[in-house]
Amino acid sequence: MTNKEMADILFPNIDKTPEDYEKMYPERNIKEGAIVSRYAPSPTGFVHMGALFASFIERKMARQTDGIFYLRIEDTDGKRSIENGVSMIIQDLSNYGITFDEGMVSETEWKGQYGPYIQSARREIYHTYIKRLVEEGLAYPCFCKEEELEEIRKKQEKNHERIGYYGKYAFYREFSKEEAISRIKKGDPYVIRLKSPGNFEKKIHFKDLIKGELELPENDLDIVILKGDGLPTYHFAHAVDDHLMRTTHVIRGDEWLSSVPIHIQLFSILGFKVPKYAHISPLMKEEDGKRRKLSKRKDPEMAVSFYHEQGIPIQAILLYLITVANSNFEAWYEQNKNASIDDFSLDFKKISSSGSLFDMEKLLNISKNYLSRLKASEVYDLALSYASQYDLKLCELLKKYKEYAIAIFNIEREQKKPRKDLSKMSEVKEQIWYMFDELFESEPLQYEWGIIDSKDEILKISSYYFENYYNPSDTKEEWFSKLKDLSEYFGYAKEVKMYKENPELYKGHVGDVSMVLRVLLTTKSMTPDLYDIMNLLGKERMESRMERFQKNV
RNA sequence: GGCCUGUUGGUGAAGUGGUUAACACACAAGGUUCUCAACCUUGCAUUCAUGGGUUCAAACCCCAUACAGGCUACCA
Repeated sequence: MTNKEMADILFPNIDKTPEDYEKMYPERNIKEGAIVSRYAPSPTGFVHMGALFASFIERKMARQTDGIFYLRIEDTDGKRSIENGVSMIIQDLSNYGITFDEGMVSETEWKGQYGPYIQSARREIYHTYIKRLVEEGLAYPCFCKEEELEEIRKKQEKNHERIGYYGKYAFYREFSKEEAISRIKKGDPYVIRLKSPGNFEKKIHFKDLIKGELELPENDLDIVILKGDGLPTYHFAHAVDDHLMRTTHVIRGDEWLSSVPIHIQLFSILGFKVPKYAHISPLMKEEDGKRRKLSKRKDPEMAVSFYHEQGIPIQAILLYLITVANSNFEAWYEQNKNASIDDFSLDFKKISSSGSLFDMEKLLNISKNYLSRLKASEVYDLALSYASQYDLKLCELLKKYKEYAIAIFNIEREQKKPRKDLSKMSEVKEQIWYMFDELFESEPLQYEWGIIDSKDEILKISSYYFENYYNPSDTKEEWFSKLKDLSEYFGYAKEVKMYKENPELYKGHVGDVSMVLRVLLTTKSMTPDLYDIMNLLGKERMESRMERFQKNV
């Protein structure tokens, strides 16, 4: 029996040839240097930070070279796939502005000329290439059962030999074709293995765009390329798909690094041009003093939805990720404050070859700075969209008092050094609730008095202020100078300095007196600019807050 | 066990043979302000995992060791 005859028996329904597919999926018409990259996840659940990081880099590289970025779903392991897995990925990523030029757009549909973009729909293509390999005597059926493989492994362990299906252990490599066919006809389960031409003693050299020059042993394992269920393994699908989809750069996690010899071998056997590789180190997490790779199973808080629930702006997360990817971004951004991430040129060489700890502090700091640069109306939009999902009461208020809310967000904002006290939207309510009567009046109040905490003194100072000093049309300077006069009137120092120099002469200082008004009106000892708050509240509401204090405390 | 990768302050890191190891976060002290945040100033690795070697000279080159991570599946 010839190889050709065996191939026909193995794949009776395959009538296309590799050449047909080469024609169907021609070289892309893109400009020199353009990168074609892909994000190729398995549909196993939510997207987590590590995956977002990788897809962000993949997309950025394609974008900045006017290339193509596509989404390919790797669902060759049916056991791990979950329902709506594809939509979940698309949704999670689109929340972060990660969109695709080509690829899956729903569970079953795709856009682009190089599809299908889901591996379970590419069976025929894989079979065509494997059929050719069988014809050429480069692949063969293997009938090893799990137990037999286990036995081989044990024997190798005992003999201190390398583990794996290779050389003399590759029993079915030399199995007779006639016998193989008769077993297949009998219905025996089998897989197709590659007849590896590699020699483990020899080294291959290749250059990884991130890790640099590497030397790895050739692959001599007869790896499985087609599983018992008729679907290919990752390695084989990677070679066929990335070739036919004309991927120029395979950017992926570095858990694949040691498989590169297999992949290069596959590309060469199939007659494909080897793509460029860039292996990204994983984001790490520190736990019990040890660091480890972020894990989807162990770290559900690393789901990107977690950040959404906290109301950390998408832009802030992207700024953080690009900072982790290329640490020179920060300095560049400082110089180009109005530029966008798109204007920065990400460099493979500057991506760290060791894994970085995910740093929440740094993320929040970036977020805080980002938010401080926004206009009040932009902060309002973010807060509203957050509240609409996570705080309906606040959402209602923001909608009802839109202009007022924007004015609140504008306190100490449009100035050379804008206020920086907000790093995520989940903090908004805590920071502004007292500006809304609905919230102020509905809850029991906890006044955070300073050194002046006697009810008598508080009422004396505040009523005197409203009767004799308060004027809604005062400028900030006038307002403050009146506070100083008020302080003096009640025996408090006009200036903090004066008080510090001669504390025995005063009951306190102007700061203590302002504190009375601040706490009376807001209950809080720490607030943004009191002048702005008073202007926003207006005389009537301030008086009613004073009355409430008088009656209830 | 085998193969591979990584290791610079509390954190992210710059730096690849030549003066005091950038910068940012965090932290601390002082200043400033009506409070807070912010802001300003200053401090924060005599040393680049450890031990050897090469060199006039090493965080940078070489070797060994330790530790961490990955791969070694009909999982990706």
